[in-house]
Amino acid sequence: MYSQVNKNISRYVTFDVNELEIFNSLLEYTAVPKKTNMLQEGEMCNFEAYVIKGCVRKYYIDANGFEVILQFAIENAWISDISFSIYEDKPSRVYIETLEDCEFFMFSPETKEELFNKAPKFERAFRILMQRSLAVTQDRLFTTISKSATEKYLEFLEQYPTLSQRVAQHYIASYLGISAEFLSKVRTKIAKI
Amino acid sequence: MYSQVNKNISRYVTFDVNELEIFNSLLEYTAVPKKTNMLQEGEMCNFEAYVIKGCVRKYYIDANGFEVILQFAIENAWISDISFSIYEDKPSRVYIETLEDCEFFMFSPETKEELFNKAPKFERAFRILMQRSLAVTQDRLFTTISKSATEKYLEFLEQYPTLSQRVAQHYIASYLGISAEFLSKVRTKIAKI
DNA sequence: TTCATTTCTTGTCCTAGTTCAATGCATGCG
DNA sequence: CGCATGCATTGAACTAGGACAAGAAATGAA
Repeated sequence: MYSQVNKNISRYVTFDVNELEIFNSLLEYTAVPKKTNMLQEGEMCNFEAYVIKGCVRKYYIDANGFEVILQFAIENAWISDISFSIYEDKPSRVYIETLEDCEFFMFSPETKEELFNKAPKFERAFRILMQRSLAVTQDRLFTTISKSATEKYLEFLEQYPTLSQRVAQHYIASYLGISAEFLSKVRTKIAKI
Repeated sequence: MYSQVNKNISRYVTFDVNELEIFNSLLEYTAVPKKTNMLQEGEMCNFEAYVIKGCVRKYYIDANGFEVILQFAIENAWISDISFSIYEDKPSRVYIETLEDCEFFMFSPETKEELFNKAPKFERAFRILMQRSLAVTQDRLFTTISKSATEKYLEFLEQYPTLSQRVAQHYIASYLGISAEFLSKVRTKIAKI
């Protein structure tokens, strides 16, 4: 049950058995049904979740009520809005919603602190995870600005081959920053080639 | 000389005098003239720099040779491309260039490790800095996708009031993800109101 | 001061992507 | 089973912003 999450957290930092036991003892297993809102705008995000099973989306809603999807998280990914919430004491501007029935390992801010106190090396592992998220987001910003809709869609298919079968197309459009109708047109054009 | 950087690093974590002395002893002061390339695509980024004075830009170059600016860093900001470079051993895809004569406090990957070994609490401070960068980048991605050129420019002026006087307009356009010509048109339209 | 280079502006034409609306297709639910 | 709701597709009209070109203004180096 813990082998995947242990592998994930050990990717850039090596932990001994004792440290991993502490880590596992603090993880809280939680099952959440499909279509559940786990975080809403204005709330504080009080979890950091590792996806054991299922699929989640994280999104903003803009001034005209349009959703902009920031992240999909599937098996073995982390999802949260730690960005401002915990340290700035500002409420979150994002929504987090399950798209499928999900299972998570969760940390609350308190248990994460406890982890860092009991095994300070985890501080480093989470710092590196954070760096990688930043790199991914920067790359996405670049792609969003510099590429055409077709290029973005093809790149998405390459990067997340399974996701296009799992989530509705209009969610993918929202992730790519284009309208659902236009994505459909892009797809028919690609299919013709 | 160290008071600003000490204030910056202490924003979310409190350090004692001894820890700050270690920190300061490892910082390497460096002056870099205007228009100097500090990092190029394909290189490893071997520094993490705190800007004492001056202005720097970090950018990608896309397939058609167009620059996309990811970040401006001015006084009291950090600039680097730690994203992949150090842990993934992948060369960087970004460029970093000084726009003005600059003064920095620099860390190499090695001295940063030394800092973490001698005073592990800095691991936490850098993790939180990283979280904040991620939050800023996510917000920017949202703005880039969901707002019009005019809205983006007005928001930029609010967020970075001094920067619009310091850097060339076509750099701001590149940061906002619009063409330099169109930014000029946006500006004359705004001025007329 | 002069010349050169870079930056900014303005106009015209053009296109990628949007918006709106209609239709067909699935899917889930009583 | 039939119905309702959400999802994808397609078309037509529209628009925000891009590309190109030419000139004006600013900056800077000799």
